[in-house]
Amino acid sequence: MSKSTPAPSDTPFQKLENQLCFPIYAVSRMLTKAYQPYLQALDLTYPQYLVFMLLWEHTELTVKELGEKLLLDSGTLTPLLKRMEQKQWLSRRRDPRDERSVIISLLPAGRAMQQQACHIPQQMLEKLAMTPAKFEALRLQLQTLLTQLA
Amino acid sequence: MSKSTPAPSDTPFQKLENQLCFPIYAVSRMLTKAYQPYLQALDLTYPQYLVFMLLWEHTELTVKELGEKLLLDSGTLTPLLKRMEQKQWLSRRRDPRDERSVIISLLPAGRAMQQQACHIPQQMLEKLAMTPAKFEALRLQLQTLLTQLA
DNA sequence: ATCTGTTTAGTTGTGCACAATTAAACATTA
DNA sequence: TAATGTTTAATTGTGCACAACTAAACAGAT
Repeated sequence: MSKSTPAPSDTPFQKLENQLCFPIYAVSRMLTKAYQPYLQALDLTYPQYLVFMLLWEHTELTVKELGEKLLLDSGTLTPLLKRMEQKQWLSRRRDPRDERSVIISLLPAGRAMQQQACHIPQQMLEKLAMTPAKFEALRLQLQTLLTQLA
Repeated sequence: MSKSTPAPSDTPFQKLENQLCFPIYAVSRMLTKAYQPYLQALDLTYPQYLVFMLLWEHTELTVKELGEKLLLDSGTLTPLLKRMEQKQWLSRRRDPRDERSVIISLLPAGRAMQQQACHIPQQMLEKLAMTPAKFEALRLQLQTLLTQLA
């Protein structure tokens, strides 16, 4: 029939909008961009904000623990944490009981950041304009997918 | 009551797992990683694969059109497309009728890539192990969210 | 104590992602 | 057509993200 085209570009699978990956990839970047005005006012990047959220909750965490929670490795975290250390937001020191580990601790300037950032989740929620039910449904589906992938 | 702590870290909003953004950010990266074995075999990165999916469908697109479809700007696309040009997958030339635009065209090696990549969506689908219904539901929710954000 | 294997961060190199700026080409209007 | 404004890519600089590798510290076994 046709001149041997085993992969027509209009196969549903092959179209960008029919895939799951592209919407997630795009939404992820757009969401990060939506945080920008709030984070920029605090001189923060989104991954740095994630580190702060964990430190506000736990005060002290090793690089390994941060990596497990954020699904990031030391290749990403080490330079990121060094930048945050330079701004006096946190300290990095070896664990005396296990010199392999590096303990990340919140410093006063980092703790103070919590008050300035505490309204961000609310503001983002408003920006999304989603019903709590839809929000929770989507969150659970992503959680499931993440478990499947991680 | 308490000594003025307006932002307790255990406020539901402030916890990582109660946010929408982190799961999306994490799923996005894990999904890209799940593509890795298939893409690496073709010497492709995920954003390059996205460019290919569009070119397989349209053969020719300007940088502006690619940017609109992928939600990426020239700061990202120009170097990415230059790398793809070096591998002879596509060509970059100014539009003679409007010298501002750059037309990206598929070259033979780029077209040949389609046959090698055409099984990737299927394989990814199997990896996700989702029912078609859940897949479609999640896709639609993300599409809605993307419209809200973009 | 020594050897072996594992764990933990750090380092190096590549490739996005994006804000901000630049410059050329085009469009519009005076 | 000259002046002004807009559009389009490219450039520059910063910060992730990750694969691959290195090196030090620890654990467990002889």
